[in-house]
Amino acid sequence: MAREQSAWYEDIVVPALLRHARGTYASAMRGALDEAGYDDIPENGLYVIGGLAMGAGDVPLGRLVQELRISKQAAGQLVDTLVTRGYLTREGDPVDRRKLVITLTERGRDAAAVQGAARDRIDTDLHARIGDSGLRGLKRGLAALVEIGRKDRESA
Amino acid sequence: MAREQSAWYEDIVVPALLRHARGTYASAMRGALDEAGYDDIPENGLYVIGGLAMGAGDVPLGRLVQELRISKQAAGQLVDTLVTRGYLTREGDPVDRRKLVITLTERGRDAAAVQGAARDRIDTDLHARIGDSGLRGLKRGLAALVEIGRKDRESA
DNA sequence: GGTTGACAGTCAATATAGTTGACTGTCAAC
DNA sequence: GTTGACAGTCAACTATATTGACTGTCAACC
Repeated sequence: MAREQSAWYEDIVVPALLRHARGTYASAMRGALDEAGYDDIPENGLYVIGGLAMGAGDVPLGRLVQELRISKQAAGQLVDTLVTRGYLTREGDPVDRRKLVITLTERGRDAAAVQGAARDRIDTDLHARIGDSGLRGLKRGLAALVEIGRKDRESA
Repeated sequence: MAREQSAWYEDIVVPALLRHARGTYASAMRGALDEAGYDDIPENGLYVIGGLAMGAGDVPLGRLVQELRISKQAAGQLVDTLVTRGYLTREGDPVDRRKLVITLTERGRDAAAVQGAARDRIDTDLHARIGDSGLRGLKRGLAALVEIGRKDRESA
């Protein structure tokens, strides 16, 4: 299975590929949400809603800070706008009254479904192109990069 | 080679992995640049400088628009600040006087080298973890995603 | 049982990027 | 020559993030 000539992407550095790959998902999700009328979700809101939809349910605000790597003020603001726009509720945690817990509203769950469907469409398309093993390889490579990032952060 | 238990990343959606993987490169490059005194490069500037460094030399402003997927005004502004801060020069193209051509300055090339070294460090680390074939698989998967994005854009 | 330090989040001010809309100058094609 | 498409700029605005200073809550210890 020798390559006759090198593939178009061989000479593109990984971060550039990552950037564009992410763009594929982002614009598919954004497009689907826009069409469905959910056109007021800020960039990072996609990850909040997406994460909340699969995640273990309710989540304290502080986790967003970790996860999104933004300041807690930015996280607070982000949640604020998502609450204002009807995607989330924000309530005090009865156990630890310092904490806030955010939960998807009906509208939030709807949006998450639309977004998930768009993501699935890309995933399916991707699967059709590179198959099971390709998909596993991709995820494994990405996971390795995530681990490198974790390690770097610890040693910093 | 059966998996005894599923890997930690199995249940994470691809876009989230992409986000974090990109973060690994971004913070490594950012950190290296900061240390070397190049601490005034805006986010997208990394791609401009990086791209210019490998690319076929000088590049018209319009390519940035395509490449970065930002408005031409934003591209102009970005180049502006990079020129102001000494990383780029911006000159009129003598052939087509509508066009501007941007070029790395000495400082720009230095920064690109630092950034490239940081990227290489990650690449090497990655290679140590997943090997040649893993790397090829990763790039192939990412390239497939990029192609899906292209296709989507055409049909839109 | 009251102080102390760490933690979770807010408020206010500001900075940074990006957007849109209207415009100028240049080219190419007829 | 006009006409239309293209490359980029100017100006005003919006969205999103940051920093620094603060409040309230918890836990741990004397």
